[in-house]
Amino acid sequence: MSKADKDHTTEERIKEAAREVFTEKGFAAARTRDIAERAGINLALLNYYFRSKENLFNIIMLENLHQFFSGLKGVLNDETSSLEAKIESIASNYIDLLMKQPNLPLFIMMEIRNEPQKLVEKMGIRDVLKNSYFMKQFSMAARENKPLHLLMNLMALIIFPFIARPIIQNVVDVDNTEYIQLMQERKKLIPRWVKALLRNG
Amino acid sequence: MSKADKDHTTEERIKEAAREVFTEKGFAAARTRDIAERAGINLALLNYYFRSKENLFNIIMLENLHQFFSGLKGVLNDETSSLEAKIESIASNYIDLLMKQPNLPLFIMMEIRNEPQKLVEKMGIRDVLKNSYFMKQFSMAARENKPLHLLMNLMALIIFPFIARPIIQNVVDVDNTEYIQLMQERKKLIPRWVKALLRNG
DNA sequence: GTCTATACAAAGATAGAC
DNA sequence: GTCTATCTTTGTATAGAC
Repeated sequence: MSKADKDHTTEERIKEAAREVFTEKGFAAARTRDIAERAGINLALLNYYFRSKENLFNIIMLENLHQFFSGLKGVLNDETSSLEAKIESIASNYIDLLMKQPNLPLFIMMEIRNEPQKLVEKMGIRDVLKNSYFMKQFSMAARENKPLHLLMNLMALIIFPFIARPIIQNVVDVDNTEYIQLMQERKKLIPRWVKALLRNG
Repeated sequence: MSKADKDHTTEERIKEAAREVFTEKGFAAARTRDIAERAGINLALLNYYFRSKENLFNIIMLENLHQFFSGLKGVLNDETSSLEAKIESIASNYIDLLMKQPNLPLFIMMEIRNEPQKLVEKMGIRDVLKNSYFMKQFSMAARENKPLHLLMNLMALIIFPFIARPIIQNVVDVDNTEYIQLMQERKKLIPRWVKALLRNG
């Protein structure tokens, strides 16, 4: 089966619909009937392909996590690029990803509470990050600071504006196009900020 | 009725239980039966005091938002304190609050998507922030940078580690007491970091 | 104000025909 | 593989006794 065909199988259509509904509503509020309807199929068919709502959810969740973290591996272990280049790349790639799927992080963080380590472990991020060339570079640059703090800061600067977007847009006056513009600016700004943070104790 | 008494009325006990269950599970996954049980009362009683699950939820939600933002007002409009002092105060107070209620922000952000402006407007944060003395000081210090970016950064540095805690703790090895320790450190660190960010373009 | 019992609605899952 | 019809479970809300 060709790639184009594969994208339009019933199974794929259901998964696509499920991804949308789950990320919009969260696991509990998502209804299998809605997923079926959006996929243009019958409810019974959903249970034919995926045995249960929970099973379907886990599959979607794993794919999301994979999408969210897999891009990292390549960057983290590139021994030729500088730390600055890596940070630029990470910021840029994540912001692009989050522009396409703005509520992915909120969704992941929300649902991950229910099954603590389970999902995270499956991804193997733990080891990838720990042994990465990036962490060596980063820890070196952090000097007397704890690298963990600065790692948190990096992720915070990238991800938080997307998580808090609904609130921010209501507290200050920025329409959608302006907000996108702001996020684009941050691709360039974040590396500079992180540099400043690394210099300062 | 005394304050101590009031805290133990059935109504208060239900609200307390509801706050816990809602923040743990979100609106959709929270079950009224669980709330009733945790409050040590009958399910019917919950509907006697609060007409519906949704009504109860809105009450809790407003109280949460109030708690989250009301402390700000005083700090923001203090014309005697320096910008640094304000930032220190904000960081310290928020971190203290979040240590007590770690999943409050995730809960707020998650549920706020369902009723965009409605809740935010009721709080009146918009005007408080916009006209605050803090924003004058902050914009001044930001110089050529957009204050909005730096405001995002400030909130990101404070809040994000609490939102992402479940993931972070699984990716790197830190137990609960260590994590609390880290958050305590950030009370002192964040003001320094923000200072560095303000200096750098 | 508080509880028991129950009606009512919604949602997940399955059986069986095609 | 796909659909219709239906079962079962679970959650919300109410009626009525004490």
